[in-house]
Amino acid sequence: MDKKIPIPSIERLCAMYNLLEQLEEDGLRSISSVGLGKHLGVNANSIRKDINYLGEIGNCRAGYSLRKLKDNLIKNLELNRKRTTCVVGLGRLGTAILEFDRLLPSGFDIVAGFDSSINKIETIQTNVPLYPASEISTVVKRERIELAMLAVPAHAAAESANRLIEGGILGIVNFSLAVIKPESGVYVRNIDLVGELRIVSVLSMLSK
Amino acid sequence: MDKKIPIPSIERLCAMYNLLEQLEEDGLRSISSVGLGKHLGVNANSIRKDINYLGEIGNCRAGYSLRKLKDNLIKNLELNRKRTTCVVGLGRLGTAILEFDRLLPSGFDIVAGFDSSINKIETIQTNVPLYPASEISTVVKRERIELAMLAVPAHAAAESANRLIEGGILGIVNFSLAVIKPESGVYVRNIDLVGELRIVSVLSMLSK
DNA sequence: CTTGTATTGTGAAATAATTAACAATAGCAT
DNA sequence: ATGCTATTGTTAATTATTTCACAATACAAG
Repeated sequence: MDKKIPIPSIERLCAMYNLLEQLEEDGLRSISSVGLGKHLGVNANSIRKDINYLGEIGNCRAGYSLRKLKDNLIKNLELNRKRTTCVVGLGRLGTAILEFDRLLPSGFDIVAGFDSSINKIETIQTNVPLYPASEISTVVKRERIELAMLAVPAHAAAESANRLIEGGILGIVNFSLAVIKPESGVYVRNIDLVGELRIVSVLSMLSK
Repeated sequence: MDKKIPIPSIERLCAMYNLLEQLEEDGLRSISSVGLGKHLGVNANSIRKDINYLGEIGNCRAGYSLRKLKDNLIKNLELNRKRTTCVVGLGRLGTAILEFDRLLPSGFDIVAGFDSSINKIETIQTNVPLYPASEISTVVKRERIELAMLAVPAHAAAESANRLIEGGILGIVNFSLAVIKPESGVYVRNIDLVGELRIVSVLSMLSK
């Protein structure tokens, strides 16, 4: 990773990876920056810029070879590296995540689930080992868990996050209401359905 | 809505709204831009700029009154307006959304669920009226549904989106793998767990 | 009443990201 | 072969966003 890749580019490149897998399934072998841009809703110039952060690979006439592009993405973003993950909070959403079958094929291995309710831990049927929330930091440390998906109620979010950080977590995808933004070098992506609905709602109003 | 509010500001303001509700619950009456910034992980200057898009309300010494600020947000972003919504795709995630109890209090009323499997439509227990996917556009039109949450498998996403657009949907929150970015004035927010994990993963690598 | 100070609102500066523009190039058609 | 054209890689221009900086202000304390 020679040059610093801007965060928006990283986001687009990650989205692009999904797209490439689909296009490959459809039997496509190559695609142009314009084609990619159409699919991703992004200007073709940006696409080319983004791809050039990975090192040059395009073909002046035929665009980008899907395979090469994908390999390059994998190499540069280390997308082949297996990641250990955990789910904190085993409500409706948490359990849906536990069973989500696209995680493992994408390299994200859920090695632990946590909940503050012992009852839940004992009754939920799953292959993933479950632990009480009090053990978050020890388990994260012991199993060297790298990423966490946080799906707890708002009031519990801050404490759960702190325990994860204590355990040395590298990144958190946060579905809970509370916004976590620690300065400890832990990367947090907040996903909030209500917030997203509001944003869509506001944007669709403004255009009227 | 006099001036054009930048999209990043709208995103922050929507996140802020959540925070304000929590802070009010905690009994707080007012807060400074620095305080808000700490909570939201954002520079205080940005916070002030964002709030100023709503019109001036701050107090030079005591910061912002939570109540006033919230009212202002509600007024400017029309957050009090009830929104009709629907869920397309009633798998694990879709049904979790159907039952998600924070939507209605936030003004998002789910008035329809769709799935291509008649079997699912007949067996799922819910108060929300369910319809086959083939009726998406007619139901969206008839019920004047404004926003959709799309939780279908990747291969079905494009078609579902088209039917929603046909029905006159204003915005879509898309949880499915496929990236939808139509030019039809429909706002789409893509939410992809695997993509978010990848982003977090990449960002946490880069910092090493 | 006056002074001190935390805090806002905002214009200007700096940074970041997107878009435009185009020469260089590699394949295709003839 | 030879020229034509789609497409890249990349520099420059534009636009957007964030950060800085500070005068204005409103409250608190004495």
